[in-house]
Amino acid sequence: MKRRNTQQRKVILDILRSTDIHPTADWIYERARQYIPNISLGTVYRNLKILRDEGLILELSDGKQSRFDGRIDEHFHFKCSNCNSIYDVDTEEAVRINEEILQKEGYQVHSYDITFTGICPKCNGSQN
Amino acid sequence: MKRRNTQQRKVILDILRSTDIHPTADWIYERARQYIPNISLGTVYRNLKILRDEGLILELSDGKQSRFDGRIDEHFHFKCSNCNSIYDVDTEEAVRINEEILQKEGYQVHSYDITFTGICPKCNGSQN
DNA sequence: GTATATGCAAACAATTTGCACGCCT
DNA sequence: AGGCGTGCAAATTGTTTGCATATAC
Repeated sequence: MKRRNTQQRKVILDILRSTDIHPTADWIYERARQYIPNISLGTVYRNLKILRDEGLILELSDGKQSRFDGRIDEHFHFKCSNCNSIYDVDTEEAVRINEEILQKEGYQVHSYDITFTGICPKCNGSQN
Repeated sequence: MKRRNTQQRKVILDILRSTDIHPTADWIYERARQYIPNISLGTVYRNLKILRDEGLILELSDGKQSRFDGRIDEHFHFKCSNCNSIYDVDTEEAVRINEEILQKEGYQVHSYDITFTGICPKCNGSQN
């Protein structure tokens, strides 16, 4: 299928690349309306799906909602169970994956997702 | 809150502990009906939430659905993008986590979830 | 010009919830 | 006896989809 380059898709991708809060579709929709006032939520969903299928963004499932990530280089996530924020974790030394072991058992690994859960520095400090 | 020991909750936990397919709420509901024919889906959902909050089971989010896991010892998951099955991965040598590095940055880690995605041995062999 | 993408609203699917009654403790 | 848990059905929420029109190419 030949894909068109629509203003809507460009705006959505720009928004995702300019934040690190891993927003929901709805958050992206509200922000996109500032640039294209009559954009529809359906269009946001359709484009997020397209961008994800093209490998330009990541879709994270957070309970029953999806969140989206404009960063596609290797990194991990930390989810605070107090404030529900999702942080990017860049300390690659914290994780060491040996895919070969899985491959020897017949698994063909394409990607992996690592999410830590706990209390973030902000909530940890302020005790709430 | 004082918790009662209901037949419904016991059946649900037994079902989850006797399978490794990481079932959905609906699958658990259908199976539970074999033991308690008039159990309701709402009750299944309510008890899964309770069991998860008590730390007796794990909730995995699989797209927009949730799946549940009766195993709570440390292990990882492999999701086949062909058949959508979720496998348990027990090779602890495949993953090495250094929580200390995160702790030094102020993160208080309670748990982590690691999910590999790719093609499972079954689908890999049969090419479909 | 033509086919893909859009806006809108209705449809869907998974999950949650209000309520009156039931049953553990 | 008292209150948490249940069954039932309706309500909610996040997401998807059909259709007529608009727009990128």
